[in-house]
Amino acid sequence: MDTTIAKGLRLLNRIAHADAPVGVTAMAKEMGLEKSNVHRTLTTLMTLGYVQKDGATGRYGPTLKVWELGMKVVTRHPMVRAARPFMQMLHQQTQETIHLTILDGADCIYLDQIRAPVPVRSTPVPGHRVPAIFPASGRVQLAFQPNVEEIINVFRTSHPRGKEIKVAATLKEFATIRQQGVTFTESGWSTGINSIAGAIIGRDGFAAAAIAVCGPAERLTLERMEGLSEEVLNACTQAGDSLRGS
Amino acid sequence: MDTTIAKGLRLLNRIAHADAPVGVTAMAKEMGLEKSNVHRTLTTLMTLGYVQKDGATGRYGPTLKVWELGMKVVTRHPMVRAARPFMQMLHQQTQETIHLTILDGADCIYLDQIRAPVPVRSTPVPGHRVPAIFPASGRVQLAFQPNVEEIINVFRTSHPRGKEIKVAATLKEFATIRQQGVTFTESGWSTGINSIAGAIIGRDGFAAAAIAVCGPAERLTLERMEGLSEEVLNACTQAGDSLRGS
DNA sequence: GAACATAGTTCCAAATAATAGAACAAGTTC
DNA sequence: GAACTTGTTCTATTATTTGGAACTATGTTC
Repeated sequence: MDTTIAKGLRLLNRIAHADAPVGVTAMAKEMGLEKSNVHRTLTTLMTLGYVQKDGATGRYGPTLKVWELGMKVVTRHPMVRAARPFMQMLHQQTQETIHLTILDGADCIYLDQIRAPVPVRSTPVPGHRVPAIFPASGRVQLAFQPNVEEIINVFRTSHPRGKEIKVAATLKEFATIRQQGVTFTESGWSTGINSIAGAIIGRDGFAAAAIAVCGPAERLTLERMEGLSEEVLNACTQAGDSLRGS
Repeated sequence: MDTTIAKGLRLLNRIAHADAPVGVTAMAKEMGLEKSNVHRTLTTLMTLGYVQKDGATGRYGPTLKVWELGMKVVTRHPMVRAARPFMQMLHQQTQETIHLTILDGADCIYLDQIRAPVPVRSTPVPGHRVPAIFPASGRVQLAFQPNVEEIINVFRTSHPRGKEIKVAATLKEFATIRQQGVTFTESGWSTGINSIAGAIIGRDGFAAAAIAVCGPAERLTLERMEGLSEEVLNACTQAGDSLRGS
């Protein structure tokens, strides 16, 4: 195990997650390293172009190189490539915000989005993680997952609001979702925001991702969402075909 | 200089830039390292969660963790935060694709975008780099830069099409741009795509970023772009105020 | 404005982790 | 099934990272 790399990436992570540039001493204390060690490592990251030093304060912050690297990964991601055209279609039909999410353990990661001209407040941005049980796009994926109960339990033990989840009722609801192919939530993750989501099925027959239409409750009523079921299902099956075909 | 970190990040870069997972031997050869070295480093990156191994082929590819890290950087970026509301406004007014770009040396990086419901083909995606001299959003920033001539020369020597650039004419054009605050291009970077861009001026009085409206020539005619000058200027000054105010 | 903190930087001997290269295992190809 | 190629493991040697103290710069307090 290459501990030096671990240390370097840990520092880079720390810096990227900070809201403001961080000083050497603060980081050294926080991560249990020597000041000199942190300093040298930061200098390395700086010459490599991943970190920059704020001239005035002498503190360190991330550069866009980190982000550029990340964007390379996501634009090449097969799911993003497969889903994008069909997300675009849905957006054209609905004029609402469209999300693409994938499951990572018990979390749901927002992979890509097309924002509505008049967007919803506090919309999740690409890169965000939320517990998969809350939003429609997470639930629809869980419904098409082999080890659902296990994931539900992860969630029940790890999340503060986990105990509210009723296992039996949830499993029953998931069965319904599997039949319909889509699911709705009213104020699922953010209050006042409604959402309808469908699952993109991968080669293995399980959910590989989800596409969701998302908007304020006033505009995206339950009625309207029901009307959109077919469009969402369509987008998902086509994205799935495109994914499996490639 | 912490060479181990450099090696690790070089490998991560290599993997992230690849279109398909890469094998140990190929990388070792390409980067002048021993196979065993590459293997151990990859194993490290894997336990850290930045790299994953394709079960079938045994080759290595990047994980979304790299991307998540990058997204943290850009969503916290002061320019993105400052510009987004005004980009949204412009999008609402025009229904076209809106770009936010910043300058990095002689390059122009696409930082953020809002896609039109009916998008242009081959639109640059966030994370892309293009030579700043071609697109409107690059030119408008160059016009408000202290060391323009230097950058033009970098470009003339480094880019295959660099010799086409006439220095005197370009400088004169930049003077005009400085007066008008915006600039248009017809087929500037991609043929058939027109664009109008304005500069966001930073604390130092130079361009810190640019906002551009971008669309197919049929839809975004020169006439229409001229009509949009004021809106674009407005968005830029407001974004600038918001940036400097924070 | 002098003394005191606090943060960032430099240096070097000691400790430790990374390296090269060979050997082995597991597939592929012919 | 023999000859390649590719991925993986192992270990003595090598070279790099480490810790700690000393130094500098900056700014804070009285």
